Amino acid sequence: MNYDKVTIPEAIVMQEEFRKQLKFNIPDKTSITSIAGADISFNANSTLMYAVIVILGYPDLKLKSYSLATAETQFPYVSGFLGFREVPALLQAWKHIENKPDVVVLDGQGYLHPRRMGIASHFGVLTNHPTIGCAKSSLYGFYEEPSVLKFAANPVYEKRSNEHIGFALRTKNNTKPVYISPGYGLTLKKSLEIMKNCIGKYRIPEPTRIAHEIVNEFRNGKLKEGFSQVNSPFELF
DNA sequence: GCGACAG
DNA sequence: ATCTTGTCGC
Repeated sequence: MNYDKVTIPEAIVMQEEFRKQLKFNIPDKTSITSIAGADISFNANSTLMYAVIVILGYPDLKLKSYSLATAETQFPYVSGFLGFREVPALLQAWKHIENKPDVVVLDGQGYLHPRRMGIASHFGVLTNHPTIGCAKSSLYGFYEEPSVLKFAANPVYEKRSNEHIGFALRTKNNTKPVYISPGYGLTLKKSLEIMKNCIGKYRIPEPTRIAHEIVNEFRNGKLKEGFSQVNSPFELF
């Protein structure tokens, strides 16, 4: 499955249709014990996308397993339509995971999007699974700069409606903030709370940071396609 | 018309 | 996103 023959006008119609399927709470999921990070990598000028979904324990953030897959895409990168380019490959990695993680963190926006359909929401609607968008740069909305201290956060609003659509979160002292918003199945508040628990020593939260690290090893031929369990010799029992 | 513009 | 060295600041 891919969106190769979809035009931008058609993609807009699809996003508006997906938007009607958004949900913001999964009543049966109270406690989170696992969280995933999803990411894409590719060689410049290539249509082959390398996808990874890493699964970490929560809130210990230790790598437990990961799924690797590839997929071809002709859909170009167009700001506002990232899901049409990257979601197909991620779904390939997703289907090889038997025990789905409680939440999936995507590298990009979620609800914090002009049509409320960033890649995290797109992936969430298609999988009917809780997701969070965590972007490294701003795409939409306005906000007041959070204090320079780690954990400082301010809401991001849509200019014309003043709707609260996400958060700018400082994940490390004196570094640029990251942009958090629910993708699917979670509230704005819960999404921020979860992401604050995913912050390690770096600006990029652990799920995305580790996913990026692993998908690049995959692209460089150091890791093989498929699902892998991470063996922790010091945690065997 | 002009500037902005996830990865 | 990817390529790619040094360099400024906490």
